[in-house]
Amino acid sequence: MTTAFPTIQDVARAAQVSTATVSRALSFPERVSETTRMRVFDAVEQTGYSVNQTARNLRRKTTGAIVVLVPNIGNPFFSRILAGIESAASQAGYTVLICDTLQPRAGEDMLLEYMRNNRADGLIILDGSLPSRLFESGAQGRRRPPTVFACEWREATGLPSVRFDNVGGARLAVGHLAALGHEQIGHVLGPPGNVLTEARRAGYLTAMSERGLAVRSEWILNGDFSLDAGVLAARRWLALPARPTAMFLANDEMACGFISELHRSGVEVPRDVSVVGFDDIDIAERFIPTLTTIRQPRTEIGVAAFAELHACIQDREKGMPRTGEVRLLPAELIVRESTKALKR
Amino acid sequence: MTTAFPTIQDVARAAQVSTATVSRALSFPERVSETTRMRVFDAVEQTGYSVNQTARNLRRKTTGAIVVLVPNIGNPFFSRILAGIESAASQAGYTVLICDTLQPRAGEDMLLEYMRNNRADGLIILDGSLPSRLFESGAQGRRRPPTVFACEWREATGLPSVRFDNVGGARLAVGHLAALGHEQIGHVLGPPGNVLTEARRAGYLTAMSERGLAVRSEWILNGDFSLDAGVLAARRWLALPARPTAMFLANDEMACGFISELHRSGVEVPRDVSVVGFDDIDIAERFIPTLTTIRQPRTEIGVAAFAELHACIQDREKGMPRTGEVRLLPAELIVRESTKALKR
DNA sequence: AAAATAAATGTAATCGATTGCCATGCGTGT
DNA sequence: ACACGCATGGCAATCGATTACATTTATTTT
Repeated sequence: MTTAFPTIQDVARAAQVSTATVSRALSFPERVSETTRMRVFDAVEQTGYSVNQTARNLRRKTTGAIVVLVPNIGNPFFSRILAGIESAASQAGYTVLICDTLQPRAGEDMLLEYMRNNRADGLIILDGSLPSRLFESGAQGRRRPPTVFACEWREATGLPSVRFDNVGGARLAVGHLAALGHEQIGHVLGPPGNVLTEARRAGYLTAMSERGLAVRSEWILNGDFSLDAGVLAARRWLALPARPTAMFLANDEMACGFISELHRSGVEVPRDVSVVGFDDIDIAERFIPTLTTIRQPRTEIGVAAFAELHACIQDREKGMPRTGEVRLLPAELIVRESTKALKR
Repeated sequence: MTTAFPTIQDVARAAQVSTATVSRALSFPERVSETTRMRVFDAVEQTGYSVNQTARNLRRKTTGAIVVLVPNIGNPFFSRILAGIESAASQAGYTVLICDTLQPRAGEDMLLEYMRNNRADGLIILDGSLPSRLFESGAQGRRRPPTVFACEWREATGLPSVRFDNVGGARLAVGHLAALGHEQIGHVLGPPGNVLTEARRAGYLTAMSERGLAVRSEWILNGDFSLDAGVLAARRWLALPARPTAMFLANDEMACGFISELHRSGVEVPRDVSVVGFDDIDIAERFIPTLTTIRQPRTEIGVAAFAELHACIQDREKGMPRTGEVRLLPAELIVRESTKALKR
C-alpha cells in the first residue's frame, strides 16, 4: 500500500509485459493483440493506474491544455463564452487555462510564457486589442501555437476567426428602430479602437444611410462597454439641444446604465426614448423595462471557437497548413419593452 | 537558427558550466559564486532560454498550477472572485485552472483527474455542494492536495475556509428593514442544502427573533439564486393572502428578478414593498430602483483564498501540518433605493 | 603549514511515459 | 522445406530539468 501513484511500470509488472506494450495498449489499442490488451486493461484496473500527464507531455511535447486570453473575466459576457469553450475542450480531453489580460502585465508576458514553455497546445484570443507584434509569426523566432480569434479579432493577421455578425446585428437594431418610425437615432460607441466598436458603428451608419436617415455627429456618444459609460452617455444625451428619439447602444451593460440614469432624471424608457442594446446578457430580460437587444449565441461561439482550434491543432500535427478562415455566426433581434413606436 | 527552444544544455554550453550549475544559478542564486552567476545569466539572456515547466514539474513533482472549482463560471458573482484569485496566483507564479462543476461530469471526475495526475499543487473550492467523499483524506488511498474553501464550505471537513460573514450580513439586512419600521419581513431562500442558504436563513431568523418579530412560514419562499427564482418568488408573494411589507432575498439576482416581476404586475418597489438583496453585484447599483444590498468584497476574498492556499502549500513543503482555520470577512450594508420606511 | 572545514561545481541518476529499432514467431506461397 | 512478410512485443534511448553524491577548490583553524 504505497502512498505514491502507480506508474506504468507497476502496470507492466502486473500484466507481465513491458512498459512499451502498456503504453501501446493504451494509446493504440489496435497495435497489440486481443489477449495482451485484456491483460493490460485488467492490470490498469487492478492497480488504479492513470497516466501521468506531465511525463507524457514532456515526451510528446504537448500539454493537453489551451490558453484563452480574456479581456476581463469579471465580465459576464465573456464568462458565458468561456463556459462554452470549457465544455467543448474538456470533452476533447483538454484543460483550459484562462488568462485575464486585464491584469497589468498578464496579457503579453503570460502569453509569451505560455507559448515558450509549451504550456499550451493552442490559443483562443477573445481580446482583439493585444499588441500586434505578438501575432507576427516570426515574433520570437519561433512558431506561434495554433491560434484562433473568437468574438474579437484583428485584421490582417491571417488567423482564423469565429465571430458574430456584428455589422448585421447593428443593422437589425437600427432597422427595428426605423421600422418603429424613429428617424433620429443615436449611437453609443464601445471603447475606442475596439473592432466590435467599429463593426457596430459601421452597421449603424450603413443602416442609417440605407434608409436615407441623417446622422448627426453629436448623436454618436463615446463609451467603453461599462455600466458607467452608459450613465455618462445618458448625461450627455440629456444635455443635447435636440435629443434623438431612439438610441442604439453598443452593448447591454451600457444600455442598462443609460436607462438607469435617465430614470433618475425623470426620463422614461420607452416613453421618452427607445433603447436597443447588444449582447442579450442575462439581466436584459429582467431589467426595467426589459431590454430590446441583439442576441448572440455565446455558448455556441465558445464551442465553435474550440472546434476550430482543435481542427487547427490536428491539421498541424498532420503537417497540413490551415487557412485562416472567418466564420460568422448570425445575430438575432430580441424585441422587448425598451423600444416602442414613435408617436408623432 | 534552430526552430526548437533552447534547453538548459544550450545555456550550460554557452556559459561553459554544467547543467547542474545552471539549474542552481536559476533556482538558488546564492548557491553559486558571483562570477558564475553572472556568466549563467548572460548565457540565459543570450540564448533566450526559459525553463521548460513540463520537465521541471516531472522532476519536482509539482505543477505550479492550482485548480479552482467553480459552481458556474457564467455567474458574475464568481467571476469577480476568480479575478482575485487569478491576480494573486499569477503574482506568486502560479497558473490557475478553472473547473466548472456545472459541467455534467466535470466536477468530480476532473477533480480526481487533476489530483491524480498531479496536475495541480492545490485546490480552491467555491462549491460547497460536492460529494463529501472527495474530501475524506483517505479517499483514493492517497493524499489530497492542499485545499481551501472560499465563500462556500462544508462543515466537518477540517479544511481551512475563507468566507464572508453571511449570518452577520443577513442580520444587517433584516436589522435595516426593522429599523425602517417593517415588522412583517419575508425571506427568499437560496438553493436547498447550500451552506450560504442556511447561513443567510439563520441570520434572518436570528435577527427576527432578536427583535421579537414573528416569522410566518409562508413568508419564507424557495429559491435557487437565479433570476428566474426571483420571478417565481414574486408570483408567490403576489398570491399571499397577507403580504410581508419587506423582503430579504438571499442574493441580488433573485432580488432583480423579484422586483422585475412585481413591476410587471403593477407592484412597485419600494412603494409597495421594500427589498434587500445580498452580494452587491455590479448591476445592483444601476437597477431600477437601485438595490439595497449586502456587499461582500469579492476580489478580496479571492486574494485571501489564494494567500491561505499558498500558505498551506508552503507549510506542507516544510512538513508542517496546518490547522484548518476559518477566516471570516465582514459584510457591509449598502443602502439604496429599494428600501424605505414603512408608513403606517 | 598541515589539517579541517566550507564553498563551488561537476557527474550521473532520476522523474514517468513514448517510440524507433530490433527480435521473435507465426503463417503463407512456392 | 525454405524464404518472406507481417503481427507482436521487448530494449533502451529520449524528452529537459533537478538533485544526491562525488570531487575539486578555497578558506579557516590550530
